Amino acid sequence: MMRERYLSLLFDIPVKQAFTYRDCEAGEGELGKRAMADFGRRQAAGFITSVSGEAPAGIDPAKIKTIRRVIDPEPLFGAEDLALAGWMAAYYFCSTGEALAAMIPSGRRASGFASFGADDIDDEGMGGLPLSAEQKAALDAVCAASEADGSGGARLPFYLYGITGSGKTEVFLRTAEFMLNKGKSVIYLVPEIALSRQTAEAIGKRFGGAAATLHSRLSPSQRLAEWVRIRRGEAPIVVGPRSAVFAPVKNLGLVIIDEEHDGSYKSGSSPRYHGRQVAMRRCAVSGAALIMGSATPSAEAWKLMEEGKIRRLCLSTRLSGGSIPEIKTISLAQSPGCLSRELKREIRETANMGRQTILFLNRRGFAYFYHCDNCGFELTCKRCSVSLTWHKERGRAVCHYCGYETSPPRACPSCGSLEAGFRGFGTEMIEEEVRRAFPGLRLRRVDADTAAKKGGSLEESLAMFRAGAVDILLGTQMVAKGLNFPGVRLVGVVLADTGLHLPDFRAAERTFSLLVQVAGRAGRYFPDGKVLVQTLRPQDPVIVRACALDVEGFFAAELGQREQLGFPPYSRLIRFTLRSRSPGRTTAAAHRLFQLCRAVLPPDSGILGPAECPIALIAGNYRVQLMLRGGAMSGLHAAAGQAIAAYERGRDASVYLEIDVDPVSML
DNA sequence: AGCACGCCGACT
DNA sequence: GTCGGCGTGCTC
Repeated sequence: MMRERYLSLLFDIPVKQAFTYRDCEAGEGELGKRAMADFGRRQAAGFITSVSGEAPAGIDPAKIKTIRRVIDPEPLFGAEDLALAGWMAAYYFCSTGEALAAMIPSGRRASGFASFGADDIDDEGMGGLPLSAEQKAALDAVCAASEADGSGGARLPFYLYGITGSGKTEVFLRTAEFMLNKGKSVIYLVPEIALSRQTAEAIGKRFGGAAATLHSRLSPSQRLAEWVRIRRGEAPIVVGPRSAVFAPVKNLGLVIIDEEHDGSYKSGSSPRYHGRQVAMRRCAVSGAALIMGSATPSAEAWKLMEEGKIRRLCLSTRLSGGSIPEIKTISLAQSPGCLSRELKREIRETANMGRQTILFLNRRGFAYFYHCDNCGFELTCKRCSVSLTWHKERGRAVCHYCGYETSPPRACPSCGSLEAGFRGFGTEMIEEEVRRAFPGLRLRRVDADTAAKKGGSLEESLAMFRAGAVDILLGTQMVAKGLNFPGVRLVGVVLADTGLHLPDFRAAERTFSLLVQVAGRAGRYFPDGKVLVQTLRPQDPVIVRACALDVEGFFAAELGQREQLGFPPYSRLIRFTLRSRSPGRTTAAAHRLFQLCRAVLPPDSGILGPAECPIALIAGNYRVQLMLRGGAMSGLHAAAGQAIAAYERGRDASVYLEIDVDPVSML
């Protein structure tokens, strides 16, 4: 005679409660697996989080359905993972089911094996070379620290701060090796794009089958296969992007975060978790060590290093025969078009030498910003210091943080010159101009648009460029990050300023780090690398410091300003985005949420907005944002939780609310 | 999040 | 007179 058994299922929906199902055959072994169940009028996979002999009180037993089937032959998550999902749900204001869905691959059944073609030669994983003194010191510091306390107590994270090409990867790999030899597991996080090849391959080569690679080309079921392999303990080292931070390794000893500053560690959709934040949580819970690294740390990390809350390990010399390239700024102020004579000359010369050019276009979304050609004045908000965005149709200049707006000046407010106004470049315009100027050269454009065209277009362009079948590679961030092309002589930044004018307080930080990273693309193998940076403001301190690779100077100035304006890392933020088809309803909801927030906000905090989102209308949806800002996350978070609960109680269901804790991009 | 039910505008 | 818009509510 069969006993009735009841399963608690969590679904990937923004609903916090668990749903109870019957399954007469279920035992404890079903915990951590997924089950297919009738849910409403459809079928859905749910995560089994408890198995019991009693139906929970408070549900009409007649409503309880029986599950269709258990999907997985073995569990995908355990108590620790569930605890992490619970933490995520609380911290990022999502349901535990959504958190689990973000953590666990969605494949229906595990299949295939992850493999990497060895068609690329990697540069930084030069395993044979002896370590430099600095590399050795860094490695020793990390190893010593993890020998010192096996207690699992809180220990400080490490930061490998070193210029591009200084051999960070090798230190990471040796640290990983050390941990593996101690019988511990390692998670190695890399940014989304870089992952496609280099680091993953270096690790695959070094660690062979012991490494699991969760790269972006895997199908969901291949991902699931890797996941199961990791969970069984067959792959003690895991490489992957953001989501690899959830890898179910046994006995976690170390998490490595390569290119820590990279924005792709922050999830762009709900739950909007930050890989670094989750890594810190996992390390704190498990007692594992954490080591991050970059040539251009994030402002958050830099501040923590200055305060001694992260231990900084410096790598200051370039290995492998390359040298720091010559970096030159070119003023575009009185240049017609977007290619200066000097840049054109260098492109031609580079082509004549049979070498290649990368043209970098730091351009996203926003094309317009106010600039005075005479004195260099820029139009920014007095309270937020972000660029005001021009609303052409409305004839207003608007701050998207606090809502401040003004009419666009007729003449420069600073010097009165009439040579001022809203400026901007378009991507296509630049491509056109390059083609017109160099009809004989083979150009390939690589950006979000061209990459979206059937998978492989990006890889194809990069492969062609690497093979020398393309002379000029024109692109956005994609060409700036992590990629190394030995044939490149010239790197041209078409317009360094564009990123500076995004309505985002991190605009300077991102522009700076991008420029430094771009500069790092040239001269890695040859001493004749050249970087030309075109700009409307050759004196802008951000651009000057980027071209001088002056990270310390940049952060001294930038952190001073952040502190003064009360932005992170001197404060914490929670952003609410409301959207609906109706501007009136959206605005009304935003105001209601604003009032609710104001009623519960702790004294050391405030509210920015409500203000129209930088892109106010997306796909017919009108968007308004509201930001809570406070000195400490704890109080701010609690207040947000109260306000959200009150808001949900009487909400206008046609308005969607999205919550972003520690937002990184404000667009 | 889906998905269906349900109540108001332009069409065979 | 219906088809179909999307606002509203529920899912064990």
